[in-house]
Amino acid sequence: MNGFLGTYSVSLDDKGRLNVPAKFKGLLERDSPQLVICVMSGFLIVFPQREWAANEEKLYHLNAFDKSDRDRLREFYARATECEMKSGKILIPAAQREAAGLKKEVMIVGMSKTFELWAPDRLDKDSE
Amino acid sequence: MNGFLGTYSVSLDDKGRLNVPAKFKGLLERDSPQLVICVMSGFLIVFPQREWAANEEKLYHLNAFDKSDRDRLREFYARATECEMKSGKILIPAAQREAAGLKKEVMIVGMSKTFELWAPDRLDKDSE
DNA sequence: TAGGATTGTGTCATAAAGTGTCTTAAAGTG
DNA sequence: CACTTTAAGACACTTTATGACACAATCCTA
Repeated sequence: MNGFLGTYSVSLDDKGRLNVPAKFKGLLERDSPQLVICVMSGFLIVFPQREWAANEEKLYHLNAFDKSDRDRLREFYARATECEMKSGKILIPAAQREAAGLKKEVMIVGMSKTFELWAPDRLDKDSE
Repeated sequence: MNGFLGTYSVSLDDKGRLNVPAKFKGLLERDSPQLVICVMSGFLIVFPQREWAANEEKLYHLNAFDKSDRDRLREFYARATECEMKSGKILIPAAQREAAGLKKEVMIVGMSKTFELWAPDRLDKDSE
């Protein structure tokens, strides 16, 4: 498998759960249903557990004593939440939904090791 | 074999599956039925798995935490979808069909390592 | 702390999308 | 021309996405 690829439109259910597309589901099940969701500027990044750990290590080594980098790291951590895929769905916490402007329809964009969640209008704007 | 050569007209079935011409079928079977279909401006490129991986390698130097690099990565990954040749057919996802304006008849154009899918009218226009 | 509201979780019904296989007709081959 | 291969359509079957609902857990307030 090539990692997370492609763009999908899926809908959140009444409780704000994201239905994971079958192709991604397979990857997450093989790897682990444990995830970290991180708020970025206007969208969310979903890291499978392992990928998160790998990134964390990289960042930590690089910047431990530099103040501004440390600030960036803190910001990064502060915006992250641990989640899990349950019954093939991921509950996106209300605060993250809010931050990314997610309503009913959500665009999922594969980024190989991770994937992103976008409100449709923001993604359109971004790709103009 | 010399890779994918020539132009073929084939038709999509009721579910949007492309019947792979016999000459291409052989190549894909020997290599791998795993494919990546990538949306370009008005048409699709089909990469056999190995070819895709080679292209992906060119992006390894990009930093996923840098905004402009990330935008480039997104551009690349968001357009792609993993597919497979099954029973000699390739299902072209609805979104990709849409993007390339594919109706019933599709032109397949060999490009050696990859091949392209075009709506007949667009290919005509392009070659004027 | 009891009760009610809110949020989170599992499961199912249904409709839509994807898949395997067969038949028939057409095209290619010697 | 006889035979083989290929393309197209048809159809049954499987899988997937979605909305709905029941219930569990949590939080808040009286």
